[in-house]
Amino acid sequence: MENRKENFSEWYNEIVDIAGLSDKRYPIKGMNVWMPYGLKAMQNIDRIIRTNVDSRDFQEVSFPVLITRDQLSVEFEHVKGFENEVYWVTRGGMDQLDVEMALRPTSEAAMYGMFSLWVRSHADLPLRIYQIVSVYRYETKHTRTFIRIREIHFFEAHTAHDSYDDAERQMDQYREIWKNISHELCLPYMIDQRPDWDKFPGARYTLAFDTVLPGGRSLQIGTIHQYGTNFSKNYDIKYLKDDGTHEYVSQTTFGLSERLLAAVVGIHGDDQGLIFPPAVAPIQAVIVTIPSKSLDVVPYAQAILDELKAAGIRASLDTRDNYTPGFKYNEWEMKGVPLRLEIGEKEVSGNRVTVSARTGGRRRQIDRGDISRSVPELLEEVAGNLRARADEHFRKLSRKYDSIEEMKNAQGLVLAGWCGSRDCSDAIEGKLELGALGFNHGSEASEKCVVCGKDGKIAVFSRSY
RNA sequence: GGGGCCGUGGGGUAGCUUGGUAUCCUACCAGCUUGGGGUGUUGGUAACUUGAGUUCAAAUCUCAACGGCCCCA
Repeated sequence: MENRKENFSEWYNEIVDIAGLSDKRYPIKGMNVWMPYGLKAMQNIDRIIRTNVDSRDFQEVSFPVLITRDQLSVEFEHVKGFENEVYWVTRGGMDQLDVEMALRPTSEAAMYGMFSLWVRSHADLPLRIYQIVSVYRYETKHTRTFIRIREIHFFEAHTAHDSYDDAERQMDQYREIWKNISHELCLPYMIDQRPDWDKFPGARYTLAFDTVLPGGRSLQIGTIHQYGTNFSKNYDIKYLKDDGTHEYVSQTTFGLSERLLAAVVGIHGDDQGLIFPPAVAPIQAVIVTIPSKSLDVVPYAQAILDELKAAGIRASLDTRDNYTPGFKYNEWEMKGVPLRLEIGEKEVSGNRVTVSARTGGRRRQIDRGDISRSVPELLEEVAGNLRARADEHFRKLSRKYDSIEEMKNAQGLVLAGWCGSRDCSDAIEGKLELGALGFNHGSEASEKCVVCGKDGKIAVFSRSY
């Protein structure tokens, strides 16, 4: 196992492979195979997302993967923003297609023509829908599993509102939803408003959720966009007001992706391998039996497995007899299972189990009768430990600096005063190879720009993925 | 976009300079052994990216394609 801190990039590739998350040997660059264990983890993340948006009146939909050239040909900066990374379908069988079709790089162009049919009057608003689908982007840069890929497992929520103010309230709600999701994933983050030149193409503004991986590079793990009427004017999405006139809707979107899994892997893992937050873990508790010559411990272990499952725990029993217990301990630790229950002769005769938490600490003895009460508590404890560790790490890697000089050897998310001009961010990028993530959301205090000295605010700079 | 390096069993590698039987680790399969922190042992399966060229003979030399990695814009 590679050392996570010293060589994060290699550690990451290795753990993705040996933990069975994804197989990158598929012959197309940037298109990897989801392996069962990795897919389970991603589906658990998806479920957390669904639960959070379903409870706020979002409806799940599924749009076609293909978009016609016409849908994309709307003369609009949104389309320009993606034109270099669109895959095109140009033939059907042997026939050249009259109308070429694109694989969606995101679904605005697919959805908004339908929105203009669906939205008739203010009674149809607000409209809140989402889908979890694959989107396709022809990335020319170095691809990385779950981080930069060409087929992206993508969550996208789209809303339409009868006023800009209502769309702004939606933006606030997104931040609430995201707070819940990130809590479950035990991920620390900050919110940054992307500079105009780096916002989502077509948006009025973009707020991004940024975190930082152990290598010191930042990772954008979510974005919310305020479109205002930029899209509705181009896709003709209007509603009838009660005074009889028509008005363009204001729109927002919220995007998340498999980068969430990348963040979970990168931020929580250690030199032993993965550590899954309990909410994400495909297996929350694994029971390892220690064979004994004098009695068969499996029936006892099996009964406990059944009890855990009945209590709603994702539990698993490992009775393989061609591996030693020590080997299994290491293997399940590598796979990031939060809790391990050891059951051998001593546990059976003592009517208890031995429990070991992936986040460390002494092994504990739990009475048989307390298991279905204790295990959920211990899982919550693991989640708490992960949050505390991740938060501490995040604090260390998100420091404020007062001058270019100080920023020279800075790691992670670099906070510094900035006037907002492109010239000054280009200067920082040129000297320090740190790109501007934008003004830090919620840091309103005025601060002098570290480049030109003019009035500005706290902004965030980093090397990013 | 420009430049450089590299493609050897499932994964990681040696061999390439000087052309001739392909090395080791790991994983995998079968057996025995072992079992409270990566057991040991015996046997086995399994590879030179693709195409063209040079040659009696190519993993090795040449060219191209495809794929991977790194640096610079």
